[in-house]
This record gives sequence, C-alpha cells and structure tokens, in this order.
Amino acid sequence: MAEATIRDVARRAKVSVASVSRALNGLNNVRQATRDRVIAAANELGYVPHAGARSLSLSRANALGVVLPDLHGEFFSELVRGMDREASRRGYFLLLSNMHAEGDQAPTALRAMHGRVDGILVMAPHVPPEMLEQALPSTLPALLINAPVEVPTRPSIRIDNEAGAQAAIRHLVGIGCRRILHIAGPEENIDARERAEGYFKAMARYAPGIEPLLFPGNFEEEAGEAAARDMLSDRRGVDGVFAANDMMAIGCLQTLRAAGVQVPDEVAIAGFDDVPMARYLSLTTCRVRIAEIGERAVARLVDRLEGKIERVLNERHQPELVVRGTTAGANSDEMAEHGL
Amino acid sequence: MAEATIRDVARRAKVSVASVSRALNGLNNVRQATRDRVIAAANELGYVPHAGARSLSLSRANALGVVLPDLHGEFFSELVRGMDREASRRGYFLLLSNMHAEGDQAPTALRAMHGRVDGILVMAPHVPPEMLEQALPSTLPALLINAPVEVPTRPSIRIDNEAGAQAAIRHLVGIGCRRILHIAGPEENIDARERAEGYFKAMARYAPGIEPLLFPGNFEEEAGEAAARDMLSDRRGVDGVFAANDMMAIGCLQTLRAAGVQVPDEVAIAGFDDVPMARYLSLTTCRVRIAEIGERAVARLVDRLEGKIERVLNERHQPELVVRGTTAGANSDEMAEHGL
DNA sequence: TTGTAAGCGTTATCAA
DNA sequence: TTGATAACGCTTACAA
Repeated sequence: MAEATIRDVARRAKVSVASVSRALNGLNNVRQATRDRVIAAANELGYVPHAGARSLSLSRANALGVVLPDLHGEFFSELVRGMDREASRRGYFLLLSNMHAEGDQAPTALRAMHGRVDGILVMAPHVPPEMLEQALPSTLPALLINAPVEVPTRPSIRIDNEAGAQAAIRHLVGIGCRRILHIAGPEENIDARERAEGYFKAMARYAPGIEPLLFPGNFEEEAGEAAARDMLSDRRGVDGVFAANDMMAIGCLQTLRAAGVQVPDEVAIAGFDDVPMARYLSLTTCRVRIAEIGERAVARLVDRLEGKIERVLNERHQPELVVRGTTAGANSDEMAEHGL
Repeated sequence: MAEATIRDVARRAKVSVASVSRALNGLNNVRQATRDRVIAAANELGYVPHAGARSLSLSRANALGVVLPDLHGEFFSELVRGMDREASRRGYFLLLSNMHAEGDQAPTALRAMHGRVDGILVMAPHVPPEMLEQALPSTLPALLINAPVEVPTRPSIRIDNEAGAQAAIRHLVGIGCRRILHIAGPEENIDARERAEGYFKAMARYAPGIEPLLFPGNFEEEAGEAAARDMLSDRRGVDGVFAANDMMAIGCLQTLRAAGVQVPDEVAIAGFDDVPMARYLSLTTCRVRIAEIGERAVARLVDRLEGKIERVLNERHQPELVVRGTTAGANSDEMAEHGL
C-alpha cells in the first residue's frame, strides 16, 4: 500500500484536510472532538506527514547543510558529533555533503542544497575566499568554519591558531628550550599558516635573538618522521619541537624515541589539536575542542535562522595548552608558575 | 531578492515553464535555440532548481537517511565517511540523525525522515528487533547495520564477530596461551554477545578442557583497566587476554605494563576493531573495515532503490586478524604458519 | 469551528 | 517542438 496522505486521514475522519492539518499541528481553533477523530484516523492509517511537502509549503526545511572537505578521522567525527548534538536539540536535521579537496565540487554541492536546507555550515580551509563567496548561494544563510580569511559579510568561527602556537612556544621556552623547530603544515591551509605565524611571533617574543627553524610538512605523520630523521642526521642544537598538528608531532616523537633520543630530556615536543592518541602518548598539545566548535556553529546558524541577531560576526575558538609528558621537564611546573 | 524560480526563467526566456524544465533537464524534445535561450536566462538569473519541489514532483529525494546511535569517535567517522563516499558517487545526499541510545528517539527520528529520503540506513545494535521493526516505516526501504538479529524481511549487513573471535583465540592458542581471559562488552550489545560466543566456541575447539574465564566489561577503557587490576591481584594463571574491543584491550595493556607485567611474554593481548591507536600501541586485533561497511551499506540500498534486486539479504563483513606486538611472541610467526 | 481553494516550485501528461 | 495544466502533499488565508 502506498503511504497514507493527509487526504486519506481527512476522508477517514470525515473532515477537511485543513482540519487535519490544524488538528495534527496543535492549532487551537479546532474542537476537541474533531481533533480526537483526526488523531484516531491518523493512527489507524499509520499516517506520517510528508516532510518534503511540508517544507515546500512552509518554505522551511528544518535542515542544515553541512559541507566539509575530506577530514581526518577524529576531526570529522567530533565536528559532526557536535553539530548533530546541537542540531537535534534545536530540531534540525543535518544534510551532509563531503566535498573532496580538489575539483569544483564545492559549487555543485552547495547548489544541490538549495531547497532542502535552511542554512549551511561550510568548512573550507583550502578554498580561496573569492571562489567561496561566489559559490555560496547569496540567499542561503551560511556560517563559515575555518575559512581562509574572515569574509567580512559572512559570520564565521575559527580556531585561534596564533594564540595556541604562542602558548606552546611560551611553554617550551619556559621549560628551558631555546632552539625550537617548527614542523609546519601545508601552505595552502590557513590553520597551518597561522600556527607558523604564531610560532614566529612567539619566538621573537619569548626567545629573542634565537633564529626560528622551519621544517615543511603536510599534517601527515610521515612529515613528522621526516623531520625527526633530519634532526637525527644534523641536530643543529634543536632542543624543542612544535609541530603544527599532533600527527606530525607523533611521527616525530616515535622516530626520535626509536633512535634513542630522550624525550623530553634531550628534545621536548608539543603538537596541536589534542587528538585522542595524544593522551596515550602523553603528548603536550594545544587542545581544540572540535565538538564544541560544531555545536557553536550550529547554534549560531540556527539563531540567525530564527531571527536572533548576532553581536559577534567572527568568533575565535581558544585552544587550551595541555601539558603532558613530552614536555614535562623536571622543573617545568615551577617555571610555568613563575610566568615563563 | 528572493531566489529565482522556474517561472522567472520562463518569463525571461519567453517560453513556458515546461520548456524550461525540459531544456534544463536535458530532454531532447526541445529545439537547440530554445535550450540556449533558457540556459542563458537561467544563468543570468542565477537560477538554482529547488530540490524540495523537485523531489515532491518526482517523488524521490535523492537522499538517504542515516540513523545512528551515539558512536565512539573512529567508528562514527569511518562509517559516515564510507557512506558519504559511496553516496556522493551515486548522487545521493546523506541525512544524518543520531539517536541517543536511551529514549524512544528511534521512532521519532525515523518518522521525521518520511518525505525527505528515499531509503534509510539504520544502525541499532541495542534496539530490540520487534521495536525496530515497528518503528521502521513499512514503505521506506531500509538497510540494517548490526541489528541485534537478522530481521528476516530486512536486508542487513553485520560484522562476523564469531569468526573474528575465533581467529583471535586460535592465534593466542597458537602462540602458546592457554588460560585466556575474555573481557566482554555490554550484554545488550549484539557484537559483544557474538564475540563472547565466538570466544567460548573457540576455547572449546582450540583449548579443549581449559575453562573459559570471563570478565564483564562495557567497551570502555576503564573496564580493561579493571580487568588488569583484577589479574594483578589474582593472576589465576592467565597468560592471554582477548578483549571484546580495542579500547578495553588498551586499558588492560597499559595497566599491566605499568605494573611491570611483560606483554606479550607473560600475558599476550588481543583486541577487536583495529582503531587507529591499535597500530601505535602495537596491539594485535581483529580489523573491522568500518568505512567499507558504510560503503557497502549505501551501495546495497541504492541498488535496491534503483530496482536492482539483491541476491544476498544478510551480508557478513569478515574481520581480519592483524598480528602485532602484543601477541608477537618469539616463535609466533612460525607457529602461525604451521596452522596453529 | 470548519471547509474551500490558492499557493509552495517542480515535473509530466496531453493537446495543439 | 511547444504550452496549459494537473499533479506531488502540505499549510493557510478567506469564507462560511
């Protein structure tokens, strides 16, 4: 049998479709007896309202589009988990569309969302802003997550990468590191660029006169391994490593340890993100509460959809330095307490 | 300005809406000149078809509903990643709805999908089958992932937990373990139950006469730690551990090692899942290719939606034993090669 | 309090 | 090859 429609219910309850709609949506201009009849009929028929038709009529879909690049494990799930949590709290569905980093999939994915979502959450750390601006349907409210730059006209939420990097360097210097190497992320990635920027600024500030050392990476574990091998062949006096993300920090850590280098005694290591593995390897890192970012993103978008005006347009998520074994030198706590 | 509709395009191109629809959808019964005019007009107006209206008219939404419980990190993202990959390949969107383990959210979530998706993928390892069957809209094609039992009328995809458990035990016995402890998962979880079942069967088969040892757990790391503490206080001759998932295996491993127990020499440990961390900790485990399950699930559902009949109704995903350091005894490879 | 009917933005049928 | 027009399933004026 085909699914029952509102007309079937109306027929069965011997009322008009309008009354069915009113009764089922809890409007008060309907007699109790009528409402009861309608509800009974709906139950008997196993009637479920057709969300598509409903949203066409109401011109709102109660769904949010989520456009993400190919993300690495934890980052993806945490982000979506946070979004989902807040979305279901607010009564919205999430419509997912991964766009693969390359290609011109972004515009396509965004267009296809028109008419099925009320707003979109876009994460595109690699897409140039003008391309993004062009691809975004002008009428569809959007919130940008980690966009390469703050598009002035679009609300956004970003990680405060510089603050995180500064905290990490400050801490490394605080436990006595001087020649600190930065394993950088991919150049086209805004987070990577900002973390490097934070590194340079922090070095100038906390370790003035000491020349910064950069090793180019790509956020993959192998890059950290490569950096470690490089150090093993020519140490250049490096006594600290700040990697642009945890995976590279982990690669570096494992390779150094395997070669017999004492961490943190000879070389201290800090990462960025606080992936679950960081805790197991006791890696010092800048914690990014990804789920929280997802929640905030949804909350802000829904607020806007529901007419609440925003005070802040561009929000920054503050990472939190988590000190663990890879930097926990003998007297680190004490030194940290003394402000450096 | 409001979004342009098909009527605006029609007006601008001086044709009927029917022609616009035909032209834009690539039907061939439209003159080239007309098509050009329509396309030009559409571009000028920045016209994007309204997916909701389209799907109402076509009575198909090009979207799949995904109903998942609260999953732990890697499992969730891998599953969704696999689904998304296949879905975008096939031209479908994913509509996400986490249902939280408790509550009667399942029926609600499922109902709300009516009219916005063409089929649903449901994962509900904890929901009793009759409740599930009742909640599933009878007209909406569904594919069950890890359902508690194979509902005969519903296609499903499951992990072959028994096979995985048997392989693990066989391997442990093969490297010389005899008194093997099983750290079980939650009782209401079908995977956990099947893994325990596999453990019992395999013990009877590969270590006949040796009494099985069970420690109740809940898939959380802490349960593994508790099991380890239990062993530390009373070893009972345990020389092998098979945990129902990696997290518990990891908890056990860390706690034993911290207490100075040599793994694998004194106690060998194997888990289940092959979470990313397993590789770092060199944990032997049964690999479940989660993304692959997601892909298969989408592929099968879409096939069905598109009229391809299925030969297999209930499919089992075969885990693969991955031997690593926590069981790699001196002569394990050799013994494994000799078939035991 | 109820019913009739006009939308919402498409596609598809049927004539022309 | 085109255009009117009736669906699709719902909500909501407007009338009664």
